[in-house]
Amino acid sequence: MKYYLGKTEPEQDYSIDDLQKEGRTLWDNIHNALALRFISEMRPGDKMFIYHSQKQRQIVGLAEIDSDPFPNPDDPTSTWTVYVKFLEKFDRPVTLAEIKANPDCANWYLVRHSRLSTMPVPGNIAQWILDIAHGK
DNA sequence: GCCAACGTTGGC
DNA sequence: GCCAACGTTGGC
Repeated sequence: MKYYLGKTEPEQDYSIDDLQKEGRTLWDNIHNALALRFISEMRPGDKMFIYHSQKQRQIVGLAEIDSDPFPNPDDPTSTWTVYVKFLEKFDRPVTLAEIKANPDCANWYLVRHSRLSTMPVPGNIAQWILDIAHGK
């Protein structure tokens, strides 16, 4: 089981609250080639951290990959999509500032390549995020 | 609101 | 196939 992180802009696009309300959504509108490759590697049961970009800049919750990746029939320019389902909204979000302060994250895409919208999360970082989010 | 980073497009 | 121009993203 692998961890990923998906960015969303909560005010003008989609938020963790929308996902909680709907329960399940199509993760689409991704155009970047590298991000699309990561989506194509996702498998059901993998987890996806939900990150709110722009104003909030923090990881706000966790979702689960709920389908195999497939080409989006509604958008021929954006080849890969998956369904994700809501798992939890963190009581204690993990901020970008905290992530940048952790030396283990220095080479992670979120820090090094800030414009990438969908990326893998190394296991040790995923566990560290979950520990903070769960107040450990 | 500004701008750095970076991806994409199109002229040559 | 190079590269300048341009558009987009997202941190600050």
